[in-house]
Amino acid sequence: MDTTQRTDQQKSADRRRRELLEAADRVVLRDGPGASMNAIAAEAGITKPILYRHFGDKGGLYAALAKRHTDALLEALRAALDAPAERRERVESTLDTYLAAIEARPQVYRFLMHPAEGGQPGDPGFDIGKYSAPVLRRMGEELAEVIEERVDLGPGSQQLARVWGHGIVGMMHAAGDWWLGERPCSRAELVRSLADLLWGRLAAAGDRLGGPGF
Amino acid sequence: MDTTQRTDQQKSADRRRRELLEAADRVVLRDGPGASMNAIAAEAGITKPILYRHFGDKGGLYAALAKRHTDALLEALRAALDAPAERRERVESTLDTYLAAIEARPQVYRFLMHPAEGGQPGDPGFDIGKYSAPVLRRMGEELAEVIEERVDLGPGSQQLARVWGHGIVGMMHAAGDWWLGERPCSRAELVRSLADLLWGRLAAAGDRLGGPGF
DNA sequence: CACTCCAGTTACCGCAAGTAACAGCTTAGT
DNA sequence: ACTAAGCTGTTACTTGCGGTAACTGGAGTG
Repeated sequence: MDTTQRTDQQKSADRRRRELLEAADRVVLRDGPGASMNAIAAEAGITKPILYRHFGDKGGLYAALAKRHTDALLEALRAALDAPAERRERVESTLDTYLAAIEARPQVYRFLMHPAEGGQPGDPGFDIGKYSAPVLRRMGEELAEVIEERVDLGPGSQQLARVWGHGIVGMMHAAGDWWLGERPCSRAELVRSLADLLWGRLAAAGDRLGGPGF
Repeated sequence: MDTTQRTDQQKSADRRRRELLEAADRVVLRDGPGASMNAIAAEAGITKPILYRHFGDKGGLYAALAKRHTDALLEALRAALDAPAERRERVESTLDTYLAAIEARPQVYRFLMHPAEGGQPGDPGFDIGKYSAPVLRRMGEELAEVIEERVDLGPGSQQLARVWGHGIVGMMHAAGDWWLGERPCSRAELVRSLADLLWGRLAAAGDRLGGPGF
């Protein structure tokens, strides 16, 4: 009997939730993850308890915020990963998609991966790591699935694929993080260098004069 | 004239500082990184302001704490990296050293890399990421130096070495983190899988039935 | 004895997370 | 039309932590 009513309410609540998330997004991207609940509420034009009614606690809000962004990123990565092309091309395209994403919106990236870095010194910050770690884990698992599904690795392939999935994601993440901070080269060069690494150039390279190399 | 006196005082202060760090270590390893300054002071048998006199603020304390552990780890890694052996053996030995370290003291590892994960839900936590990121950066830079120094990479070798340094460290870190959480295989297997990845097995493997692989 | 350091303490401030209790508006039921 | 829910929203509070100011007691020095 009250289904339509409840649906209306739910719709309204969902809209409100989205508005709140957008406001939170603005504040967090401006003030860094140290943004207070008060500030976020003010930006949204309301007060704290409403935020708590919608998201439970600060962790809930940040989780919802993180989910918005990570879902978008994962979608883009899946597309690059599923494109019809040679393996090397795909690897490069996936790397490039990730790097392009973090390059395009470094604020979002820093929010997701590097918690309190925009705040005042002494800012206690808030552990966003709890929400970024799952992102990397999900990326690792998804990549593992793709590898296991498409690459012939012989016996023990599933375990090997998972190790590689997480390892490659970690490589991409760390290199991207460093690159974003120092910008020592173009994106294309970085992509190429990483792909070369995955393609065994480290093993193939010769030693430098004297003694065995790394 | 007061050099000896100042030396005495300094020695005493240093000893005290070490005692405080050890107490802090105990508390942090027991209560997680959410440990309060009060708790740490209590464990050390003194009160807050003394901690602040020695370390400035909580960040200073945590930085000092992190430095203790990371210096030890970097020392061990350098040893593995500089050992006289074939390249593959060295890579495996370095990976194994890192993994053995995080396996032996997961509490320390979690403190360094995964801030608030041992605290109560709702614990605001404290951003230790500020101290763990530099660790990974340092590891990346040192590895880059070793690579650039010993491997012949042709033109652009310096940049390539840096990319690889950070990338490899990230791979090791992410894979180790995942492995430590799920323990899906033995340490030796993990080392072997990662080394295989670096040795280009991904590029060498054939496609699975139908379509180009990842 | 007076003077100065210095470790240490208590008692406080400011601020942010989270909550309780209250106020108004819309809607439904009779 | 009147009341009873059930929203959304508010103010005002509690709790707990980081950080600091100001005081206290003892050890060495002229």
